[in-house]
Amino acid sequence: MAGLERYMAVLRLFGEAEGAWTVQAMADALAAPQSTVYRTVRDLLAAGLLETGVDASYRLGPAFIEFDRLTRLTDPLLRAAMPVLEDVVAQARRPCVGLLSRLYDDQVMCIADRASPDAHFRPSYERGRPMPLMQGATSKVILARLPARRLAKLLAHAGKSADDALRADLAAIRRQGFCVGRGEIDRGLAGLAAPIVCEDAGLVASLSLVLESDGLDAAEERRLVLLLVSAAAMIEAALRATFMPSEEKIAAPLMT
Amino acid sequence: MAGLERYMAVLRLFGEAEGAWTVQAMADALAAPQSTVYRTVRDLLAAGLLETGVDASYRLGPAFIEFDRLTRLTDPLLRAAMPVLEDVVAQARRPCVGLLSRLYDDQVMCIADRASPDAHFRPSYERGRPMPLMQGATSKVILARLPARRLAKLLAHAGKSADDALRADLAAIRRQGFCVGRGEIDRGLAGLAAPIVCEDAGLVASLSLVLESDGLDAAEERRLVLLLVSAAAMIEAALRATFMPSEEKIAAPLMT
DNA sequence: CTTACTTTCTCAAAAATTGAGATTTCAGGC
DNA sequence: GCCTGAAATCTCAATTTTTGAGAAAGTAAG
Repeated sequence: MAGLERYMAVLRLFGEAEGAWTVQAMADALAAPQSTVYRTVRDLLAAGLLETGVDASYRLGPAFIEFDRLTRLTDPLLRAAMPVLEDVVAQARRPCVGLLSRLYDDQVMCIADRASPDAHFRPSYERGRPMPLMQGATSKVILARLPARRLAKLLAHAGKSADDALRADLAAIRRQGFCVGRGEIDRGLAGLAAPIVCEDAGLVASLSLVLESDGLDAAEERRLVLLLVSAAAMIEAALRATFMPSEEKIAAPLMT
Repeated sequence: MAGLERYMAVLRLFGEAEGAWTVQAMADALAAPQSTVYRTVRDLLAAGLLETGVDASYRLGPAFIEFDRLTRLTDPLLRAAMPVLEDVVAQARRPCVGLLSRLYDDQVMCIADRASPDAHFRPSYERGRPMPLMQGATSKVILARLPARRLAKLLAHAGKSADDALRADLAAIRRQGFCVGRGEIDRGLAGLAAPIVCEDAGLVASLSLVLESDGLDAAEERRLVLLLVSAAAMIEAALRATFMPSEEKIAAPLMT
């Protein structure tokens, strides 16, 4: 094992249920000699990627918190979408959680969550949680807007092949412009999602609302989907404004 | 440069105002050859620590968001303190921002922030922001509870020496049990802070409230300080419960 | 002062990194 | 389809770092 891999192998041991590791446990888990693991841990400590915990254990360090903040402050999508996300949750006028998710290289990840004050539930999705590719409106609406080539690569990487049923499913979502799912991720919760695509920024994302299925009638669903679709369009517009020189942005509509 | 350092040097280039870097710019900034930087960037991409941006630029990647979430979910201090922090902000009954900060190896960092719904200001402090060691109630109250040896090491590392004025200042804060600062960090804002110390967990932290200085009279300040000190005690108790075997925790009071 | 444990150190063999430049890829323009 | 320039990867021998087993040193509790 070489370079970064050695370090990442240690960091990837940490999980929701494995917050603290001893050197001994790491060495066992990685089938690596103790002296090597000690050295690796020492370097990670110096970098702030690990910190020492109790009983000779180590925990994820402050550098992650620090870099996450930089991510929040500098991500163009987040900057464009945060205000809109807050508005959406307010305009929904019912208990809900708004989510912003996007496709990274080969995974969909939620990058922002905002609950209405009266929401007494929490969806599985939250900032920093990788999402299943094939389940939930949030992910599907993203896959539906992917260029065929990229979708194929993604599915290959995920071990799935692009069967016709899936293809038809995604084509329908794409035409429709939104996606609704019920109980696909969390029992009793429904997810409504609209895509956010920005060619210039090379990103495909989605804006979604999670609400309790009970009492969500067709009229209400319609209202909320329209809310999402228009909010997503506003985010796209804000992104285009970020990535385009100002002349084009203003002149183009006037010239046609 | 060797091992992790090479990778961290690249990552540390990213800042609040430098969200995207090209390989060329990195090579210039680090005075390193392009081919080496390309290799480094490729590894960081594969690890998810960087992602590709527009115009051949690179940005901090999804791994930081992911690991930050793990930090939130598994940090014992955060788990113990979050509910209390929310209560404190609610019980303050005036526009305020509650902060939880802690000392890492050689820096104080804010690890949680919670604004009351009516707070129309934002303090400089927020999750993931390293704080000045010597300024602000939040940091001072932490330094005041540090063992002499550790304080000396910390100051040496920060390039300061422990002069008598500082020593007396910190001793007073320690005796007092809390710290109040006005405008030390943000003009027009006051900070009230209480220390959180847990020997068993080897951590020194602080719980603080930031409010507008105007209209903060002595009586109100006293009320809020009491609120903070009591809340900090509750967090300490919750931490002790986490780090102590259950028998001791229950039996000890009965036996004395 | 032990004792048990955690962490760092030592050293020669083995493996990875380095950097300059050549090569390949890729996106856009023509 | 075919350029063109920039971006990214590859090549190779010299150099530097990593590796792992075990010794040694530091550390905390009894």
